[in-house]
Amino acid sequence: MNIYDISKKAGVSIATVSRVLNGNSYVSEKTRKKVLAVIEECGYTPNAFARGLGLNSMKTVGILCADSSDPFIAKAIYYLEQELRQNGYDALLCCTGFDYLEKEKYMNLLLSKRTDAVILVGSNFVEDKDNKNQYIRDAARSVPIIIVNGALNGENIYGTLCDDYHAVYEATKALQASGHERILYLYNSHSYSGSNKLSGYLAAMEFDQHSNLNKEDYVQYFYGSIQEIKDHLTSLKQKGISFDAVITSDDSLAIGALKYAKENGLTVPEQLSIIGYNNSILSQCCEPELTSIDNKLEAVCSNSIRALMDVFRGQQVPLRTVFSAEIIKRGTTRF
Amino acid sequence: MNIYDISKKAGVSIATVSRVLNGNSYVSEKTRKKVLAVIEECGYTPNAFARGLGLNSMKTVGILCADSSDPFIAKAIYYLEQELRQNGYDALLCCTGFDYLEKEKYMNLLLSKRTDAVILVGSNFVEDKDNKNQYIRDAARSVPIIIVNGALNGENIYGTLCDDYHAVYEATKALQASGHERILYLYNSHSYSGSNKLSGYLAAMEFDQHSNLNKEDYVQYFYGSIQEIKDHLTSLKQKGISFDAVITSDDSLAIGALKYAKENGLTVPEQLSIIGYNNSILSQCCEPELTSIDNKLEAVCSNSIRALMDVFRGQQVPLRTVFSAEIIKRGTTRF
DNA sequence: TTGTAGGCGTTATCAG
DNA sequence: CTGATAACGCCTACAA
Repeated sequence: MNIYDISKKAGVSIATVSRVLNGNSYVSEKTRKKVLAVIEECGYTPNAFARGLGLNSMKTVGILCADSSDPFIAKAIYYLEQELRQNGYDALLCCTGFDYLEKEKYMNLLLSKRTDAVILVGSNFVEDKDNKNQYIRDAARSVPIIIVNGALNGENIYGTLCDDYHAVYEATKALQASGHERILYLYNSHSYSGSNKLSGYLAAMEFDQHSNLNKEDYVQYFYGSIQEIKDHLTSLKQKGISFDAVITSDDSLAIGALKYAKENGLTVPEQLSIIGYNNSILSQCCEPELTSIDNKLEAVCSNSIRALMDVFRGQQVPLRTVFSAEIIKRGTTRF
Repeated sequence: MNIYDISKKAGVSIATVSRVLNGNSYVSEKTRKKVLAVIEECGYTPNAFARGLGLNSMKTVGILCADSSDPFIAKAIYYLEQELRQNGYDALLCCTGFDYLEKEKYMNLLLSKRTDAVILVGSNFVEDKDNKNQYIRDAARSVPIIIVNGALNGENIYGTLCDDYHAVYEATKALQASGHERILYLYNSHSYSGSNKLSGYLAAMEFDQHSNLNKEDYVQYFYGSIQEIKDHLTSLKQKGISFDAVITSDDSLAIGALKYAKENGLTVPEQLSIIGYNNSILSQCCEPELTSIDNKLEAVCSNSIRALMDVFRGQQVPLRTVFSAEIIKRGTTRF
């Protein structure tokens, strides 16, 4: 059942059927009704491939992420999909894992599928070493690239993100103001936002200035399961590194810290304060509930799609949009 | 840059280029190399739309779910996407929400995009009232329908799921064996698996037989946030409904029960046992960690895709595959 | 307001 | 082994 069949049954040309379908050109009310009746009767749906071939677009946007089951990423994907669909676009999902070469491979795969744009979710797509970002710039020459929660300089690359630096800076300062000195920073990603967060922490701690603390001790990179995070902190304690607060780059790390406190008989927040990041559902599952930094994911996603649609319309769009984060105070801190 | 350009540069016909591209028919090693060289040199990628039009497939599978940010669903989507991609298929994601009419609408949208199959994630796609499932059967006439964690009778509809009935039955029995009598069942979905779980509970409880318990009191449907779940349980307690254990149809409900215990000064598992469902990350975030029923999501997803690929190959595929669940014992029970 | 015809870029079927 | 050529189904000038 194609447009020819419909045109025959309705006694008009395929051009007229096409016009009715797309509602652009003028068609007399009478023929429009007849055509619609036939379409309805036959249950006809235009062939999306043929349309795609002609228009060189299937109104589809690729979403690239490392791991769509991570609660934060999952939430982002949900928001993005909703917004895209509201604008008549489909979402093609692609999980790359964390390997840089895989990311590049999947980016090319999406491009070969001729998506109208590619959205990178998570700042871990922007690598520290800039030559590893070249494939993104290359891709940007064929379609607009949207980065959710990150940014990268380059033409046709649009980033929306939170001011992570400032958020962590403020959080650290708030801990200090409430009497903490030995604040540990725990993170699991060398990404764009990862290094911003770290910088915020370092700026607030001023290790160089005075501090009797050893920077290397208090800046802890660790990637692993909740269990392993707990064990890692325990091993730090055993090494003699003492801390009265932990700031993390992700809620799951903070959960690990909470488990560490439980296991070592430390009361939270009295003996150990903990701050998570992302304000994900995890922050409400534990006891006490996590104080967490909310990086305004919904606003970021919504802005990302709005920007993309503006790009499609050929409007002027800022290459970078920054929201400010908010500290959501719950039970693991006492400020 | 299309196949004609390549054929010209290589001094062959487009048919030959196509053959090289698809590696099916025989091409002399010499011309193959020449063509490949030109393709490489030009960075040529075949147009997916044109190919889709010709083959009537873009090797894309639609994934329909209510809410992709739910941890359980998110995990499922992750597994599905991985498996699909390994088989050379893309995943088109579509979040419908819980309204039945929306589900139908999005199903049709996917069909109009000519996906090669549609995967329904979550048994909440199978409605109690069977006439509401008609749209799924209709869809199954054009593409194979795969149901993850659910099942529906009908041609070309393939379901993979866990034996939820048995899992809950066993869990309830285990609670009884460890001295519990007043076991509350808390659920939030009138879905296919939802009613199976409930049946398992009811069978184990045998309210009709003897029981001095009022079935209406102990079967609690409640949909809401963790906070609201907690409050709901508190209100039950205030109404005089007493319980020494809670089995839930979802980990988030179990988290709510745990919060209820904390708020009301009940020790877990001594004074209140709790069993969750799905064995999601949430079950490891709380303290004590949740005993939860693992419904073998990875196996279910993996089997679903294997089945789908078999369907594509025209092989005989069972309409329904049932795995058995496993109780993962953690800190909220004492058996 | 409507119809005709060419083009979109492949794949596949035939001849050679 | 290779080359013409006809689909595939739609959109869109251009003509009428």
